Amino acid sequence: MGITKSAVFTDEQNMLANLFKALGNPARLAIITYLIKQKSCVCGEIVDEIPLAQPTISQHLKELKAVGLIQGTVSGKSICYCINPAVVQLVINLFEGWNEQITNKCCS
Amino acid sequence: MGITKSAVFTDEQNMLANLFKALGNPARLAIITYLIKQKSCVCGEIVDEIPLAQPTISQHLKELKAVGLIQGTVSGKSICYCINPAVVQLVINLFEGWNEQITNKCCS
DNA sequence: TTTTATTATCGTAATATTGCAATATGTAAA
DNA sequence: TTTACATATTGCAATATTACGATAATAAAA
Repeated sequence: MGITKSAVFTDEQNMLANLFKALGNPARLAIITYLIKQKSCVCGEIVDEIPLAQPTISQHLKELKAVGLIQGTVSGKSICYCINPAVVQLVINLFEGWNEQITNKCCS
Repeated sequence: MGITKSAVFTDEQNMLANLFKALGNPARLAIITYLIKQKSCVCGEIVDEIPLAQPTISQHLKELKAVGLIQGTVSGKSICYCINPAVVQLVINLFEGWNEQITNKCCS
């Protein structure tokens, strides 16, 4: 169908799925990597860095913003984007939690 | 187009994107959560736990296996699936690395 | 106000994903 | 070997995603 049966899962599962779906694209990972590397807000420089058209980058930024991974603030003519550390911490906590529960007594 | 321009990104970016894409679905997150909760190998019980048809679950398991998130070994009539701790650790390392680089001097 | 620069939105084509019924395959017991 | 159970594969319909050209919106400078 192409449609995910979201109603069947918990809100948390759907939220996390949307977060990982946003990370599940090399262009968006490249954007995030670039934003982190710059250590300060950048804007249209992303379009020069990543070999995709401006509307495509803009759409990816919108999706990253929608799941809270990045924030954008207007700065003159351009817009300043940066990482939201809280979401990065959320993922760390999730995986650390998994890691603690994994006993791995099988499939070895 | 629906097609991701993989050729334009690094192998690592594409690999990580595929990993997160696999996590970017509530059914697959539910499967992983269940496998971790069980603390031991399970098999067709997943089909009883998650309200999706057996072929759908099977397909999701295949995708999780393809990115190395889970392993499956034959155990009599059924198949035993469990989490691959190495991949969980890989994600933790990635995000910890990001976390250390985030200075967050902007967008506040 | 007009121009210029920057980012967002719309519309659309190509492709990918999701889910399931039907069916095939594998595995062990009878 | 036949039967029964467990999982995988195939084929398909519905929907989602990706990318981009054209264009709109926004904001500062001329």
